[in-house]
Amino acid sequence: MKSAGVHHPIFDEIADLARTLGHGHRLVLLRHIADGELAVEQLTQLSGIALANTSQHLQHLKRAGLVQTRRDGKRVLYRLADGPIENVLAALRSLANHRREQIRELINDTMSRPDRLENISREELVRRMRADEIVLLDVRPQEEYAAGHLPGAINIPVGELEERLAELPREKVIVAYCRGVQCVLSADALAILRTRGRASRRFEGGFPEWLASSLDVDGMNYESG
Amino acid sequence: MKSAGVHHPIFDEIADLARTLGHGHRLVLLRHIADGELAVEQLTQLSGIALANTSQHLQHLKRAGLVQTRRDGKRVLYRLADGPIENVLAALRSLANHRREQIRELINDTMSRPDRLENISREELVRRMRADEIVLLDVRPQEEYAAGHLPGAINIPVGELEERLAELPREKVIVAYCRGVQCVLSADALAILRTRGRASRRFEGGFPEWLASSLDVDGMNYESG
DNA sequence: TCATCATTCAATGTATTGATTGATTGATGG
DNA sequence: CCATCAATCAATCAATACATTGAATGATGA
Repeated sequence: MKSAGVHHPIFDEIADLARTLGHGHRLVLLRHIADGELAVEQLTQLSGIALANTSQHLQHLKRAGLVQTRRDGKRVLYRLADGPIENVLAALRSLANHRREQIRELINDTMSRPDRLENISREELVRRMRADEIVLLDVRPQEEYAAGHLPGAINIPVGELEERLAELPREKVIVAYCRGVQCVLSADALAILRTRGRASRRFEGGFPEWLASSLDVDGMNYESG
Repeated sequence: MKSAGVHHPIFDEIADLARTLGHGHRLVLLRHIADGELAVEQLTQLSGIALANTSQHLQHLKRAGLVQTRRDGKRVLYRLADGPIENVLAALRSLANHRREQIRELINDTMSRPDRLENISREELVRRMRADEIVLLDVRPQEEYAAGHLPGAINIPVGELEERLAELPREKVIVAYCRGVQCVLSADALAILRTRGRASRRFEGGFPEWLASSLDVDGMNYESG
């Protein structure tokens, strides 16, 4: 049942508590109980869990000291027990949300890399720039931008992106670029832009690739062509 | 793996997190990791958990997003992940302590007061046993029970009490006894019985006192009048 | 006391989890 | 490249947890 290690038994007690919270049904039941005393059948209705199953989970919670009961006629009413139970639930919820956020960002990162949904080719970039469908965003530091950049690009260093978001037109797709394939600035920029609901893509090659494949850096060749 | 209820999936995510914390070994590992980056083998030494087992629990923690790793030469170093992890641990610890306190108070009550609410005198014991109002519970180990016990007593060692609770009739008051005044077995038993809502008292003298004041140990003298 | 309702218990089958063992991978230094 | 060390993987077995079913309990009101 429990690990018989050399450690303080409090760890096993905490583990028991945590395991009691380790089932969706019990969390749902706790949530409802936290709103006020409820009978078993009400809980089955609120939760959609089968009656006997609900009862068993409730007993589990009771054994763990998380809920208490009293009888009212034929009914047995469940209520939260004393103690910082809601603190634990809140802490867990907060941690779960944090984790959610991180996973979402991870997905954004991985998608933004080789994926053509995230990445935009040089050809498509030129074509759509001509059609005025996109706005080019240079997220490198100001000095690097000043030293040379893609024609038509706006410069907002990635660190300032959050507060200067308003400078980007909402009706166009934003294409971010930075120093090249191994540079993560534009990936970071995408993560920010997407959490703000902006349609955005990445020119993975960055300024170096552009430079390598075109001599017409300052001439805005796609605007005039 | 997960309950497919009608409820918000966040409940299952929280449940997964809680289950990850629901093992003493993982809590011990987390505790050590919280103090700083550690390699797997160091953790096995600190925790006393077998190597492969440690590794598996660490992977579990990693899957759950509670720890992160980096390689340093041959070693893999584990560290706490971002997020309010320590909050959760603190909240759990606090709740466990709260629960502990309550149980301890229960035990203290029974021990500090030779209270007639908790303790039952030999006279009352005999009288109510005759009236069939109570059931006698011997919570000592089986061998000691076999070597002699109070007439009519049921033997359930305190360690087995939780799971064998069903053997005790609900309609009678349970009177637990053990080795005597300085023995805490019956006090522990009372704590268990009362958290389960069983009416229960303690025959503080235990078997020794009974033996000292009666020669009729096996003759069920109070049943025969 | 009997019928009824709400809840719990008991029993069963199935799925998950955890510990252990031995093999495998990955990085290092000779 | 090989031997070595750290860590992980893979496979197995035992233990536990869960859902479901049908029976038992306990309180109520006729």
